[in-house]
Amino acid sequence: MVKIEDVARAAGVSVATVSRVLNEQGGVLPQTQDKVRKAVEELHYEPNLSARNLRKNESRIILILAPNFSNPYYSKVLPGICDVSRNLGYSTLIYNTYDSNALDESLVVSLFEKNRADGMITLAVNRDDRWLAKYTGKYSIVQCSEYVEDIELPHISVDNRLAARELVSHLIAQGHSRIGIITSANRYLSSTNRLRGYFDALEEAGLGEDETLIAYASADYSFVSGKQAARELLSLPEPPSAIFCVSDILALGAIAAAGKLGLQVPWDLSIAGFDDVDYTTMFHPYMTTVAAPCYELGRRSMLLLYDHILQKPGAQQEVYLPHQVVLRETTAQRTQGRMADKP
Amino acid sequence: MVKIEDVARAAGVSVATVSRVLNEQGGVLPQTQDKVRKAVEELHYEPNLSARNLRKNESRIILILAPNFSNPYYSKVLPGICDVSRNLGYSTLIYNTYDSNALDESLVVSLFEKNRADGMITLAVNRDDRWLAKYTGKYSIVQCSEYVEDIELPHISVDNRLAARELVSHLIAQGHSRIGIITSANRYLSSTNRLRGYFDALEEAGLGEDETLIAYASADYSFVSGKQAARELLSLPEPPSAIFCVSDILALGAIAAAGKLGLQVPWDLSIAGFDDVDYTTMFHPYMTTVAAPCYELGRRSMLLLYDHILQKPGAQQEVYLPHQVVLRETTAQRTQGRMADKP
DNA sequence: TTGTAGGCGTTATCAG
DNA sequence: CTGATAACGCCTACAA
Repeated sequence: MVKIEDVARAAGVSVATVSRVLNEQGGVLPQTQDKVRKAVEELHYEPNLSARNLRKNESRIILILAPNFSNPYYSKVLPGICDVSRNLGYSTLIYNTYDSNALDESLVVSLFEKNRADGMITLAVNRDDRWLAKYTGKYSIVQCSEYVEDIELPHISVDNRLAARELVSHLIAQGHSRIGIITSANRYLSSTNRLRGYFDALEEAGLGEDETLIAYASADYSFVSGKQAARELLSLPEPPSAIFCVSDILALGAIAAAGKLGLQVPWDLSIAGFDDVDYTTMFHPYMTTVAAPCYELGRRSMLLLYDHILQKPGAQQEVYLPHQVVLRETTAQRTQGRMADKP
Repeated sequence: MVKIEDVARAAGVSVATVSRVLNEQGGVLPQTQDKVRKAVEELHYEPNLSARNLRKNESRIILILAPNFSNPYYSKVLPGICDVSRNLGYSTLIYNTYDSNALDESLVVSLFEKNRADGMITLAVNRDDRWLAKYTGKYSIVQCSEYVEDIELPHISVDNRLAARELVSHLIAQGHSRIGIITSANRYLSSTNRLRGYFDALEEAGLGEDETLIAYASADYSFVSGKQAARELLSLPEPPSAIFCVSDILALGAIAAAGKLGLQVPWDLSIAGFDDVDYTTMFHPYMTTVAAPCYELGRRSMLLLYDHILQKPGAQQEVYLPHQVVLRETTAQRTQGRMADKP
């Protein structure tokens, strides 16, 4: 292992000078700098991070907490975080937080206390993970996509409530008055807010709520649970003519369920999803859904986290990025009799 | 920050003793151990990893190099790696290696030289990344799924060639004699080996090769490129009656292309994929494909890497895990006239 | 502008 | 069985 001392000797200067050049602190003669840089080059010197981090009391590592990366949503956010952190000179540590107990307090604390991480980005806190509030100001944390309401910890996401409201309003504008929702039995704020948005739209249109039109899928938005939930909704005495699903996978399941019941989407039933994952346009009918700027969400999270690590005074606390309602083929004007304008 | 010295003082012993207890080196009286552990508990002491790593000259970090996690295959391998590494006391650092230039030599070298990682698992080396051989014995590396042939670096994967051969043989057994293949214009050994397996099967059956039956999709196995490649194959004067795709997504694209041309799968055309990602059973027809034990691949990679880090004498170099050919609905007995036994 | 030296928090070696 | 102390490699006062 080549160390700073070797470089100093090779360049004919002191270790302090080498360090100064490496850390670009200035105050070193250009010609001295050249000597140093040449020596670094020749010896292939790389500073030992353990030593540097010990000395500077940092780790240059960012923690990413995510439940699983099978969910395409997370795998799209991830590159945004990674790209930025790399540019900023950070490495990204990944920790799985198995869906159930989204976040393990003791794990987080130990990682920070051990000096393993300078900051953390959570991709999936539950809305009741209020213990996070304890670490405000102590650890640098940014909540991405999911967050805990009313605690003083920065978060960045789309406005799920507004997006859901827009989407459902669109369904209403298409003539649907009995609109079902398939949400999830999880503890994510996004699910809650999408449900709230659904209610907002109904209320705005003067449509009454009907509890029977709310179905719950599994916590992990599984395809089969979406199918099951849709089946329940569709076997109601008075089934909905449109279903809003809080996730694309659920919507995919709903489409499958509809197909099995001989219903054609969108003519017999309109279905909308949320997230705009890749396979929304892999099969016809292409899916009407809401697109979130995933990469940007990741990118901005890391940028925001960096501001907090640096203790920048003006660092933001709440950031909402614009979403986009994408109208495609799974939703259509409500028809009276079935098969009305089917091709 | 509470440090080892604080614990020592609180417990009324020396730092050496605390260290011994923490590292379970033995040779400490049980009652002394108790005192130490109690102090650790009370003070919430967590050893500073930078200091420890500096001293022990390790990092307790494993590097994972992967092109992207949008690919469900990688996101399934990842948990296997993470679970094991966590149990072994390692953290996992994630590095994206943008598809094109799968691996950046200088990045890898710098990460190791900086002491940022004790080992590395590559999820996607190209078959011509021969420079990796230079670091045999120097860095601990395990190649997972993809690997470079004939270099002395451990790798673990399924036997892609054999799997492809089995799958294509099955198609032949179903009466297909003109079998197309959609492979990818990338530099992964798996693509090469799947193509080899395809040839093996043809040869075994005494079927001649026909270059026109080989189509190339994009390097990232994109859905649209699979569609495009299938279109080419199907517009041949003498189109194939079955198509083997080296990835499920490509197969999904092929199914879409067939549908657009009015061909029904599997009656007019059999299609097989590879990988068995989630959506192979999300839509009918369910896909015939090859399943790899992803989680196990990840798990074993980390275990193998650990053996190499520890310099275990008997550490394996080549590991092949059993695959499974999964016959489902996209393949069927070849029929003469179209629509023969369609329901 | 440059060099010297002390210390970051641990572990490990050596005495006792 | 326990304690004092010297590294580990780097950064940064402070001095020159």
